[in-house]
Amino acid sequence: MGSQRARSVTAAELRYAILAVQREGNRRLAAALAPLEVSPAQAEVLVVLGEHGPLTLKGLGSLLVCESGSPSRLVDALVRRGIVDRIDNPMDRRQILLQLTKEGRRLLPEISAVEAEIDASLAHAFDKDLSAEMGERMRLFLAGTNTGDALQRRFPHE
Amino acid sequence: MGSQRARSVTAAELRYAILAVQREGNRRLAAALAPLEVSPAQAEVLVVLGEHGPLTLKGLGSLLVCESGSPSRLVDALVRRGIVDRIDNPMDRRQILLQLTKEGRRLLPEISAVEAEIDASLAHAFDKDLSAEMGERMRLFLAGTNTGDALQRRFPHE
DNA sequence: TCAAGTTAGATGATGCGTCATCGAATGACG
DNA sequence: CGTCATTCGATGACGCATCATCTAACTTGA
Repeated sequence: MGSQRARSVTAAELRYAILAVQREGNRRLAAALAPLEVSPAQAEVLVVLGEHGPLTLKGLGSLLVCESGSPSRLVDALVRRGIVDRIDNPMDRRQILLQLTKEGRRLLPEISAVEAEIDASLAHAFDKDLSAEMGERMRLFLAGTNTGDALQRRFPHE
Repeated sequence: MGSQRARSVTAAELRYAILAVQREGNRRLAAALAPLEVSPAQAEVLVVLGEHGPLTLKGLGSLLVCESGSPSRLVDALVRRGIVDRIDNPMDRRQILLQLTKEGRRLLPEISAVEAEIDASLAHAFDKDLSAEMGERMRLFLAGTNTGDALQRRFPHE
C-alpha cells in the first residue's frame, strides 16, 4: 500500500497543498472550458440545472459548491447569454424558476466531455483507495457547513 | 487502517470536495484573521517575508501559492498599511525589495497563533498517514506547474 | 384582517485571481 | 557602443467570492 512510506506533511503544508491543487485544477478547467466561453462556476450551474430539473435560485444555491451566498449574479450572465431561462413562479412571486434553454442543453455534453478529461487526470493522481479516504475525511471536515450540505446533496451517500 | 472501508468516490465528487474544503477552510481562516485585519492571502505574504528575509516582488511571487501572477497589488495594500517596506534596489533599478516593518514583525506571532488553530482542525480531520499520502499525490498532480514549484520551495523535501 | 416577522432574490461594496499589456531597465551580442 | 530581446514591475480589465443591506412577497398569529 505504501501509505507508511510517504514523507510526513505538516498541517500548514497540507493547507497550502489543498489551495494549490484547487487553484491549479481550476486554471486547467478554465482553460479547457474556454472554447465554450463558460467558466468553471458557470459550468457547475449548468450541470446542476441539467441534473436537477427547474430550480429556484435558492434551490440552485443549495446545490452549488462554488458559491456560499446566492448565485444571482452568476446566473445573470447565463440568462443574458440565452443559456438559462428565468421564469417567474406564479405560486410564490418572490421566487424565480431557472432552467436550461435549448442552447443550454446543447452545451451540456460538451461540458461533460471537458470535465471528463480533468477528472481523468485527477483519478490518475489520486487512486481509488486514496480518493475514498479523502472523500470521507473531507466530508467530516465539512460537516454542518453550507458547502458540506451542498456536496452531500450533489453526491448523496447511501 | 480502514482505508478499504470508505465508500468509493468519483473524480467529479473529489474535485468538488477539494473545492469545498478549500473554500470552507479559507472562510474559517478569514474569519479567524479578521481581528488582525489581514486576509488569508495577505497573511501568506507576511509569513513568507518573515521566513525568507527581504525578497523582490518576483522572488516573493515564486514562493506564494495564493497567486499565480505577480503579487504587486497584494503587496500594495500591505505597504499602504505600513506592514511591509518597499525599497528600490540600486543594483537593478527594475527590482524592488520587500521586507516586513516593525509593525509587520509584530503581527507575525499573532498570525501564527491563528493559523495554528486552523491547522489543528485540519490535522484532526486528516490523520498523519492520510496527510502524508495526500501530500505526495498532490505534489505529483502539481509537478511542473508554477504553483507546484512554489509549494516545493516553501516546503522542501529532503 | 392587520402588524410583525420571515423569506426570496437583487444589489452595492470590496478584495481576490487571472490574463493581457505596457514602460522602463537591463542584458546579450553583433 | 547600439540595437534587440528579455526581464521586472505596474496597471487595466474582467469575473468571481464574500458580506451587508434592501425591497417585495409571503406567513404567522393575535
